[in-house]
Amino acid sequence: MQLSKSEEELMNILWKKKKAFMKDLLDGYALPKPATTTVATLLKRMADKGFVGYKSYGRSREYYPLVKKKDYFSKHVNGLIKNFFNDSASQFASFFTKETNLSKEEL
Amino acid sequence: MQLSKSEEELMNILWKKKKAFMKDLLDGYALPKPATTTVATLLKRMADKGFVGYKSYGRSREYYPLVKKKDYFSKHVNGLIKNFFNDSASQFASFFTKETNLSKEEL
DNA sequence: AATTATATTCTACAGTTGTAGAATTAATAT
DNA sequence: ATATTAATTCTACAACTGTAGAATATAATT
Repeated sequence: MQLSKSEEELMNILWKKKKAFMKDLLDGYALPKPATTTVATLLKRMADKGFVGYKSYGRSREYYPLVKKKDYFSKHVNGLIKNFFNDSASQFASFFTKETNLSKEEL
Repeated sequence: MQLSKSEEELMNILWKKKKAFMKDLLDGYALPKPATTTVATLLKRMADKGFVGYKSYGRSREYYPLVKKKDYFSKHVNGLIKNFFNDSASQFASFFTKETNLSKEEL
């Protein structure tokens, strides 16, 4: 099962920090920060989906990603390519270079 | 508001056909095809979201996209880049060339 | 005209998502 | 010890999704 938008957002914070307590995750959010309980709910769902794990320290937990950003992202892009470009990566690439302000040289 | 996964799938069929009646859209699906009512529901939701329009011919309709695939997709990729690569397109590009089996020459 | 194939609208329902209050518990500061 | 801060669990609820049956209406066919 996939992560939802807001779960992805949180995942990103976690990827940046590598591992983090609730507090650290909240720090990672821009204002206005979500309620602690909101983040807790997301974390629980993400753990259920197998995307995050944690080590308990007494009453609180240190969370960490169970999937690498690279892997998660690859699947993502592949889905995108499959969906929009008949599964042709080069078709996607040509679209991409055309559409972004990024020239081939910059690669 | 964004399209959901299955709405995107249908949108893709519509983009390919440029314009289509219900029948044509169903044809566009691989087996097992969804129920007609399912597609009808999706179309209604997509119309509500402003992604498809239609011309009525008597009792049935010819549907057509209200957004260009290019535009829709750009927003998509930009969101992706923003979310995963600190808004850096080149970071994304380097990742992309590394991760796909696509060399720079192929661009 | 009667039958059949199609499309549309309405209704439905379970699962997912975004968001967070209430209650509880543990850690920390005074 | 007591009050405060922080984290977790439970509960909740509305919106969005995936999926489609029932009812209905129209068009095409026999």
